Amino acid sequence: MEPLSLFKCLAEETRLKAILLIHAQGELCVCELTAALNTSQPKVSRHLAQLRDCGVLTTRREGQWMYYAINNALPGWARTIIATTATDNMAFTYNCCERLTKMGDRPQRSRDLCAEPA
Amino acid sequence: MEPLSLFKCLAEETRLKAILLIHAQGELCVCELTAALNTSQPKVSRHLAQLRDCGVLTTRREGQWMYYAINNALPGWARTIIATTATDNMAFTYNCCERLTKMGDRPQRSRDLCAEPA
DNA sequence: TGCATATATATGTTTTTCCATATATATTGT
DNA sequence: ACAATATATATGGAAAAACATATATATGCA
Repeated sequence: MEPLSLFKCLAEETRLKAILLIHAQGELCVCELTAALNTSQPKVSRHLAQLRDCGVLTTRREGQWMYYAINNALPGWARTIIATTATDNMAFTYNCCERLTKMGDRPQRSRDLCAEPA
Repeated sequence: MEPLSLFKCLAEETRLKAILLIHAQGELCVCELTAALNTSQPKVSRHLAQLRDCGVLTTRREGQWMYYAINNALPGWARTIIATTATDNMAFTYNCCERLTKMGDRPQRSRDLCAEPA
């Protein structure tokens, strides 16, 4: 992972917020991110695919849902950057977290995780 | 400083390398960066102006030279990101450092700094 | 004047977005 | 089991927006 590649991934609002939300939640599926980010499904899907292609995210299918998680093969410096950004910029994703928590018809797997205080 | 702003600053090769070089050297002027990055002066000047406008860099004039340094009013997480990227990606700026060290007619102030091993 | 730096305009390139549609899985009714 | 339908995700292609670069020119200091 070249530093320039990582920063290009992080330099777009939808992608950055998706990464930070996934970092906070462990993993999220497309429909959850679509709701949290309050945007269109194709837009989310496109950005997630890009992040997977770059090696930032990995995917796991569970039934009809495709779950995206931070790739734990990322080098340490890259994970440090994501973690530091997340912990020191909670406000940046606050609204997204709220929408996620309040989302109806969430895949059950995640509902528990989200109920917990951050 | 919003995280998205910082990552947009870091998501372009000229800007990222300039920031890492300045981080390593303390401060650098436009002509030094032009040589180190092996590119055109207007290109460097334009990107540096952008970085100053975003609050990532500060400027100091010394005679005819304009020196750029990391803005130490940057929040901790932002400086952590720059420092982490720099220390774990030396290879990314290696060629630039070499060109800088070998640069003829450098402003004297910096020649000493550069002679030291990294 | 000469050197270092900054900016304006025009142009080219990449990125992002949208819409429509395709694929894949799940569910329901027969 | 099979067909019909619904839901989740992905993708092709066109349009729009953002970004970077080159050239030319301007400013500011010695």
